[in-house]
Amino acid sequence: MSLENILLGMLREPASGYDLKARFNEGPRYFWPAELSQIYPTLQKLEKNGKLASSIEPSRKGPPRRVYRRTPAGRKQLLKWLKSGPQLGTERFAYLGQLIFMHELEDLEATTEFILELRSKLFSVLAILKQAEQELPSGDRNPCESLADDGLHDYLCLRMGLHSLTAKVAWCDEALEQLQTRRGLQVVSDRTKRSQQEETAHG
Amino acid sequence: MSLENILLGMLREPASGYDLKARFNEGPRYFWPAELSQIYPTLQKLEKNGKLASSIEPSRKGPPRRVYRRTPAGRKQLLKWLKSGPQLGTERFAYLGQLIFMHELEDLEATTEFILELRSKLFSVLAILKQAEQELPSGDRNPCESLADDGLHDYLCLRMGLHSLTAKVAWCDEALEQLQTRRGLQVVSDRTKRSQQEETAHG
DNA sequence: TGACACTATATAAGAATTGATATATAAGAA
DNA sequence: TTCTTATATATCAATTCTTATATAGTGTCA
Repeated sequence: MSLENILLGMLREPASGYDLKARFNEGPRYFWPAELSQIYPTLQKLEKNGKLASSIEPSRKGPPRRVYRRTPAGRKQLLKWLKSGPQLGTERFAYLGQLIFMHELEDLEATTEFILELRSKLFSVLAILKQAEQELPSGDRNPCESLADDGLHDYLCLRMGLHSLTAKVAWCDEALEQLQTRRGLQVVSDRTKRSQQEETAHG
Repeated sequence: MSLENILLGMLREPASGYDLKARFNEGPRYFWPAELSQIYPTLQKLEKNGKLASSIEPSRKGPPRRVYRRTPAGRKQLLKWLKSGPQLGTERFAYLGQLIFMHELEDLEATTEFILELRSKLFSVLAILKQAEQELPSGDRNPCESLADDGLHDYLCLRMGLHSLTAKVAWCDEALEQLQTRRGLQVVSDRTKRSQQEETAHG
């Protein structure tokens, strides 16, 4: 359902499936991934249900393009979704599933490497979002300067990403610190055990 | 694939599908949702592939329980997943999809209400996680006191949730402030338009 | 000319997920 | 005794999503 509505939302101006995939990669994929092989059938389904209409247009490059545009029924469905209140519970974080069971490895160094790699990946995305914020016209960042512009909602989503990723990177640093402390203690503890064993052996 | 591995991870001790669903609701569902109707077939599939073995046990209440336990092959699959590096890209946030298209409503008050509701829901989850942190034995929070305990990874996941949700609530507050500013300006702007229209009408 | 990259559409097969429903046992309340 | 609640397993249909594959035109560079 969400993908349907996201596509309806993206079709403020007519576009082909290929266009939509390209635009997906410049934003929406950060909160909802979708492959072409999912986009095409979803567009067809929306057309079948009267939410979209399509027409064939010649292409400068490559085969003819099937261009979709929203119908009034499509816009209506979108507005209904927007008014239905925030949809939570779709969140999935496979990496937290990995982390929570990582005690099975009985090796804090593995956890440390895991979080280092996670931090590096999160930081890359954070850098992309920071760059995107830099590139915004200054008016969009200053609410006093640009008023009824439609960039506000894009900007709010971008800010959410920045808040969220910054917090996650900070968590990585906190976790790495704790791991360092524990690993230090673990080494001490291992030594203690070893010397106890040695003592026992000598005794 | 993730659900398979999460179930394998949860089966450090034998459990039935019903048990697993109950445990899911006390943690894993915050990073991966799953219904019973998905858990049962997944357990069957894992057994078919030799990753789990099951046996029937009488139940105190209700019909007999099918209890699953991990096989060495199951443990092997789990360890492989844990060592495969952090899996990103599974993140889905339907509410950001809603927010980004909300300019279609042409009504900043709708956006404000949306974010107020989102904040309230996020805050509720944050309260649950804070409570969970309070209830931890103090040693788990202090890396100097409890050493090789397996609670560390659970604790790290909990901390991730706390960082992440705190940041999102902060974002809500930032967004609400910006909306307030813009709405103030919008009202002024509407008045200006109106008086300009009036002036035109009078002129 | 031939290889390659890019534009562009599309489907098939299978896996994952949701939502609804069916079945049976037992304990405790009305 | 009957009703409700909780325990417990399971299947089905429908939908969503992933991965792989097929097709074809156009431009570029060697």
